[in-house]
Amino acid sequence: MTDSGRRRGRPSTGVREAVLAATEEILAEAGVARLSTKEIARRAGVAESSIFYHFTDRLGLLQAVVALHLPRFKDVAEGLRAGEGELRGNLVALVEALEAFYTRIAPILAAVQSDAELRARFATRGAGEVIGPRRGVAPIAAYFAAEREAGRLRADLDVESAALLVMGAAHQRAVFAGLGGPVPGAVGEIVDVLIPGLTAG
Amino acid sequence: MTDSGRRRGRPSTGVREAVLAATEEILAEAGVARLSTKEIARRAGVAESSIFYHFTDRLGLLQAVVALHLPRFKDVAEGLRAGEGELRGNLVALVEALEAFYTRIAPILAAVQSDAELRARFATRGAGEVIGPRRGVAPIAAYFAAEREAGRLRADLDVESAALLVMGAAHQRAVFAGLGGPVPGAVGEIVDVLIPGLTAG
DNA sequence: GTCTATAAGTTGATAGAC
DNA sequence: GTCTATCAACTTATAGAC
Repeated sequence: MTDSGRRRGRPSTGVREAVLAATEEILAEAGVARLSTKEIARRAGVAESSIFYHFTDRLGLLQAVVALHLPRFKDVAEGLRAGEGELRGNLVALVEALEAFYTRIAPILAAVQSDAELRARFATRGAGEVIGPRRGVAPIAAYFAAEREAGRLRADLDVESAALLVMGAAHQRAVFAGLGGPVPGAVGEIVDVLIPGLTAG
Repeated sequence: MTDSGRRRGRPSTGVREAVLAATEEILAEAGVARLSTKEIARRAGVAESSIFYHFTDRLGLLQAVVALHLPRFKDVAEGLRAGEGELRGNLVALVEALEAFYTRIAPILAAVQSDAELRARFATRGAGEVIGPRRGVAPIAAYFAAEREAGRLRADLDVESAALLVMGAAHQRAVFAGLGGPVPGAVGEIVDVLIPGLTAG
């Protein structure tokens, strides 16, 4: 407000960021079960107590990591242009983008699901809201609604069911890919099975 | 071999079973993060060391719990009669059975995904094989193949894609239900969106 | 804001009696 | 097979110097 170059709040030495990065690293490599504040501090090259200074406690840190990633879900749907391009191409791109998203947040999702208390912290705001039933389906359903409005999908299509099918397929592919081995069914073939139900009267 | 009433191996005092039951209980209630051998022993009413006698180590116990549940996936597909009944009814029943299955094993799946070492133990045999890409899709794909053979699905249907879509929808519903709040899209509506792509030429 | 030092409690696992 | 007793290592978290 007063000085122009004056920074608001945290001068930021990068400790907070280093801790978050180290946490994501461990989460992806070893899983929540192996996530300890000691190991995080070691990897981040900071003091263990700094973690508690910035995030209050272990679950606070986990919350921060989740909060960091979930907004990116919105980006997936925002990249879509309903009514433009080829419908099939749009759907393939959507499934692929969703699959990539699910792959990236898989370790974080596992972390949330592995602790009931952490899950409870997100009951009101957080994962439950963003990738959960309500807001999670909404952006994808909105895309389908827009395509429907553009006359490219059947007028009586239940857009939430369509969204759930697409998200489910992408999630399932991400899970399978994570378990190793080839994922059954190419994205194009999945979309081809889906399209008649979206377009036909 | 010699005596008729002679039991083979473990006389079984029920400790093993009590430990497994207690483990599943904690897994469902609190998640893997809160699963300790101490708490298991307390709930099961047995000595902590008995756990190690029966399961070697903590991961061995987790392995046993997973092994206990995964075979039940086969039951889901076996309940289906291809070519019989109404196709739509069969599909609704399939999605519902799959959703119930995913709901039941959700805490166990989370446990597997939360520890890279545990996941590695199942790389060859275990979760990866049974609910993973290969064998996981197979029973469902086999059902679709049978319906296709019965002439109730289009001849060129990619049964693996169809299986992945159905499993994905069921899994997604289970995940959403677990996060709380109403699940978008009724099973019937989802199946209705799916059917044209399965039957139409 | 970041550190060092420290503490109280819990962890998975073993040894050995019965 | 099941127990009691025990362990060292590790866990999250706090206090206080800089």
